Amino acid sequence: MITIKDVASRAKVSPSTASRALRRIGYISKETHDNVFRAAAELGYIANATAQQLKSNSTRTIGFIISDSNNEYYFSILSDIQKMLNENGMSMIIAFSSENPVDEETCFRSLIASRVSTIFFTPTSSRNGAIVEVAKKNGIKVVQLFRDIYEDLDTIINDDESGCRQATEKLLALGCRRLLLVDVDYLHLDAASVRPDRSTGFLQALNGSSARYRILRFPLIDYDPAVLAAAIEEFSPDGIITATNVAGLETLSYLTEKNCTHIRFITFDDNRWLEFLRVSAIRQSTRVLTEKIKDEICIQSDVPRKIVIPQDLVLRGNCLIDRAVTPSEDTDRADV
Amino acid sequence: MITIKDVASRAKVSPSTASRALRRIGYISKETHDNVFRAAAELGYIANATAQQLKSNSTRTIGFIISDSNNEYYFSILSDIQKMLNENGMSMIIAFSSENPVDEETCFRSLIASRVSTIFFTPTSSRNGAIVEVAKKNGIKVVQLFRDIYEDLDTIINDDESGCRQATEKLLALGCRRLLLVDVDYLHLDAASVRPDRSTGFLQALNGSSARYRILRFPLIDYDPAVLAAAIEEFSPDGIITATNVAGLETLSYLTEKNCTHIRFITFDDNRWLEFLRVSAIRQSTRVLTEKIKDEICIQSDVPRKIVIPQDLVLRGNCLIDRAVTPSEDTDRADV
DNA sequence: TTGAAAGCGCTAACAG
DNA sequence: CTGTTAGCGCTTTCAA
Repeated sequence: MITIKDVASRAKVSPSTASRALRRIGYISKETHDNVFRAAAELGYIANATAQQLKSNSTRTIGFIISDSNNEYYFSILSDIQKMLNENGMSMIIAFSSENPVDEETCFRSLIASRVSTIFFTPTSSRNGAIVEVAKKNGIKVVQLFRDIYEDLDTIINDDESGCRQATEKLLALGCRRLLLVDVDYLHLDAASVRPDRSTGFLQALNGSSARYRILRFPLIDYDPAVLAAAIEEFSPDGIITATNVAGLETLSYLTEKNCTHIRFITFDDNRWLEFLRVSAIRQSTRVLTEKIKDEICIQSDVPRKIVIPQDLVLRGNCLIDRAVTPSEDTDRADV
Repeated sequence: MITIKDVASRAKVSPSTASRALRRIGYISKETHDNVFRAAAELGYIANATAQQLKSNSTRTIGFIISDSNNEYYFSILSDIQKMLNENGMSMIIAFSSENPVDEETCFRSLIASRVSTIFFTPTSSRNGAIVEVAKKNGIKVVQLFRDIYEDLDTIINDDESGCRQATEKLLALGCRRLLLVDVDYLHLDAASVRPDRSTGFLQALNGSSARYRILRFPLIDYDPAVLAAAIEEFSPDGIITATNVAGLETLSYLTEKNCTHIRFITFDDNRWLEFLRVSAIRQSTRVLTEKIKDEICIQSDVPRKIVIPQDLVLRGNCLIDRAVTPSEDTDRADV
């Protein structure tokens, strides 16, 4: 371990002078400056951030709790966020709650112990209010992502409700008469209390239409694909919307296996594989999300801020999954 | 900020007693123990890890530098690693080098400043030896992942060479006579000096065969799909192996667009989308990787350890990309 | 069984 | 322009 004392003694100055020189603070003679920098370089000195943090009582680090490590979407946003943090001299600690309030609390404890400046988390239940309070007591800002569960917290969500409404409207416009929404079944959360709620958008779009519909609540993890298959077989929809990438993949698997190429399909969480497959999808804006996260880190406000990020519906092949049958060429895109 | 002093004064004991009580170290009377714990709970006290680290001069944190945030493979291993760390009371800081030595050095500096116990990184060039040395000087262990560039470092790699040899052998066995390997073109690294080297395995398998072959070096980022298309058109292979997920997707896009369903195809980095697409792929073992990473964190050795993780070749549909034409049923798998 | 004091590495305030 | 001193929150002697 190389400390500033080592640098100071090699440069024959006091530690505080060395510190000031290295951080270019205050007046330092050219000669001292050079000596200090030479000494630091020779020794390979890098300031101990731990000590700096203890002194300044502030870390340039945020905590990020991912609820579902199976969901590619979470990872896809990570590198943009990291890049933004880097540009602002910050770093990020990542933790995983595995959709489970107990692990979530553990994550909180560890991030609070690290005295991160802000904790971003996707709530897995509504009963971890206590640890959120502890975080606040310890001077940590807490922001909930993607699910608006705790009223008094700053919140960033994607506009899944509107996304789902648009998807539904599109399927109706394409002539679908029997729509199935594969929405999320939260393990520790009452779906009806979660905002945004895709089902709400779904029902809004269906309002006034004579189309039949059905909503299946499907778990994020440890799900049974047979349940999904049974629902499709029983209801025999002509249009399906899935709320996540994973449910989307399961649905696609079923549809292609059964060669159900007449069923129209839209899924949430666009990615490059869906693009390749020419599957229509709802695309979140990583750029806007990253911006909003940056705002949350920087801005302080007294009242909880509720931020809603609009989404794109990316239409491909008229929402038919015809890639499984034959390639086609047309692609268009509806900007929201 | 709630400190141990707050807890101590509320429990009417000294800070050192509170500290011992909370950590269950030494002799503490039942009464004191209860008082301290009650005070801590009431205040929502969580020990400041920053201060603990400064005192103990050791962090329970590792650093992880991801070289290519476009590569899903890196993310897919993250949650397993995180889970393992959690079970051992550790955490992880993630950084991104973007396949670029300058960013890589920045990542190193930041992780060294945080005094992580170990830095895992995928080298982007061979000329960052200096900062690696600085890390070591500061008591940090450095492990290179997936590319064996620095001789004197502990190393964990996937056995891409063997994986590529097997893939090649399989394609030859299936009757391919013109094989194209889309290998990686490293921006800041001489491909010939990178181990493992897929091309080596490729050539070994071809040795003695009369099949024609060609190797294309394709960049990981900022690549031009047209180059790939041109190579395929010019050489007109009947079998293709791609070294990464991203190159695989580009190749698949081209092949399906041109309806080249007679070309056999195997790609590195298996995932659920490839499984759905019934594309044959080489699958790395996340479980073994996580184990080895754990070993690296725990074990100290004097000589550099070089660890090679075997891979699976997962065969689907005889390496034909027939999902683009019609679903088929047979799947088998060759364990290595 | 508990408390007082020192110190981890760094920096801010103050003195020179 | 530079050095001395104190202290961030915690733990660890060493005494009591």
